[in-house]
Amino acid sequence: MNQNVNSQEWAREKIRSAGLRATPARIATLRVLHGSESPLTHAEVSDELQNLEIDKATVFRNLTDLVARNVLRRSALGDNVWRFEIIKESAQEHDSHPHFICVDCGSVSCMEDVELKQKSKSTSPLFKHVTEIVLRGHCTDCT
Amino acid sequence: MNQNVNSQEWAREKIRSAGLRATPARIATLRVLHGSESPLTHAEVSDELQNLEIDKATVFRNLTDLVARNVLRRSALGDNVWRFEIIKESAQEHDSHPHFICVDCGSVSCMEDVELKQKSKSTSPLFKHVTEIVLRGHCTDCT
DNA sequence: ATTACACTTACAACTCTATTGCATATAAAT
DNA sequence: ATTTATATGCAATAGAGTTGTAAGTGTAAT
Repeated sequence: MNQNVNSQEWAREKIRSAGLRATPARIATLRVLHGSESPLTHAEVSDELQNLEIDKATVFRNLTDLVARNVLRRSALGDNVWRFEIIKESAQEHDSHPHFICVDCGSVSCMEDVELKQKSKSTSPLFKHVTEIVLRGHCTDCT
Repeated sequence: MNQNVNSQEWAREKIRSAGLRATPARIATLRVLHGSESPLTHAEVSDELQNLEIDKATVFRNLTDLVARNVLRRSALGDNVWRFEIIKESAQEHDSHPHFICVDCGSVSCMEDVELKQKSKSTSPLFKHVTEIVLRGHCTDCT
């Protein structure tokens, strides 16, 4: 119970300090994402919120707004559906980590210990800033 | 002209040796993809084929069939739309290369000289086979 | 505590990607 | 030329995501 109150207040503060109004829909959305290990799709968030009868357009708009205010990160993990996760303020700016999605079971995991290297240093890079890295494949459970 | 005939015959042979019938729709589809530097979406392929009046469902089915027969590769590059490209037989099995997509202009490029490394070898991998790697970010033109 | 107003929401309509069922058409082996 | 498994066109459908608008609500100022 105390935990719930804390979660509620945490979400409220998070939203307000982002310059948005702490509505029930937004608080509930943040709490759902806060309780998840991996990024969730809009559909998954909506399912968790079904008893609150929040319109899907509202959920979409809230997720989008929270992304715009840097509360959430929106990732495209390769199955053509957006996924959302809370940006941890601890590792500021460098929190962005690669994601792995299993093409068999669809499970998503965050990979903290993988980095990218260019084979030949001579080649001029095609890109300036890489904002997202996604690996797809078969996870150990599905192999 | 001779070039066109060659392209036509090349496509025909490619399709037939994959165990499929060399229909006008399939030949045209392969030729479009053969003339492209980077992977194309279904919509982009369909646009190129508009004068042939080929149904979109047919294009989808043909792209899917050609993927199933290992003539094409289907990639999800992060903007929630499938992209298709011809699998070059030269670098068999190891042709699969990372893709980079610019989140600003949407341009897609193939990166041949990038590889992934795990920082800490101690960590047990979450995955067995990585089948696709995608980087998203801002390209040099859009920075 | 009330008020006022900008911000949010619900509802509906709509776009776009992708899939599927089925009757008709056709590639290609005979 | 005939045959038949394969492919196509058309229509209907499903799901993700967006947008317009009128009604509702959070919150800052009173």
